[in-house]
Amino acid sequence: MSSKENVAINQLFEKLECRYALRVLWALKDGHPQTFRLLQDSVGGITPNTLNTRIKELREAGFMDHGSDGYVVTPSGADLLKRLSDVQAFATRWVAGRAKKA
Amino acid sequence: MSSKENVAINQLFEKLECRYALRVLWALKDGHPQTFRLLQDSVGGITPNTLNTRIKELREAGFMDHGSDGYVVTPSGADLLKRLSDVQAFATRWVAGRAKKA
DNA sequence: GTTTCGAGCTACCAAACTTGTAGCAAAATA
DNA sequence: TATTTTGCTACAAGTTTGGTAGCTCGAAAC
Repeated sequence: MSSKENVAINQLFEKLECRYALRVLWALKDGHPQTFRLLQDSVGGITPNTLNTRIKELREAGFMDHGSDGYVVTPSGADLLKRLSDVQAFATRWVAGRAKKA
Repeated sequence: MSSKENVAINQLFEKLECRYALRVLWALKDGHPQTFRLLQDSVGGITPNTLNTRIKELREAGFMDHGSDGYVVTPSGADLLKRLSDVQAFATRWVAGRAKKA
């Protein structure tokens, strides 16, 4: 049952499901370089300690890097974000749906 | 900058990036009902406390539920999983890529 | 009908992580 | 040179997770 594919997705999710990880990555989605403090603001509420830890992990994973103008996604990170793009529409409808119930 | 879409995706990611959340959901991907302990094994290493917390959150979010045969994804959860399916191929290649470097 | 079994779940404490605030060193800017 | 900005660290306090144990409850088995 734990095929090669399952191991792979588990390892990936292990990285992505660290608190703030997805949001940090998503903040770089448009491709514009971001400064440390801009990232902090984008993610909203993350402390510099934690942001720094996430950045280290995401860089180690090969999803983002620090260029001359700030933090950017790597090609690999961009690929991942592209594959996540379908989730955007889901999120919008999901939030709308739960707003009704509340 | 913080449009309606960005707020939505941030709220969704907030749920998904809790540790184990994605893996619990993914374990239900094939649609077969799973028992509490099967989930524990699938996710690998999660303690009952944490699993229980995650289940509560994921049920509250409307992604999974507890039917007569065990835990299953809701239609909403199935939709989300379908949108995440592109990530599977990415994960496989990502793991293969980092195996080379190590 | 009572023992057995597995299912879902809770208690407890220790370890790990995150938060909040302050502030530093280096590079860019003026 | 003085000021600002940027990336980042320190430290204490709070929150979350891990590990182990075991409870409750319903369905079989006896």
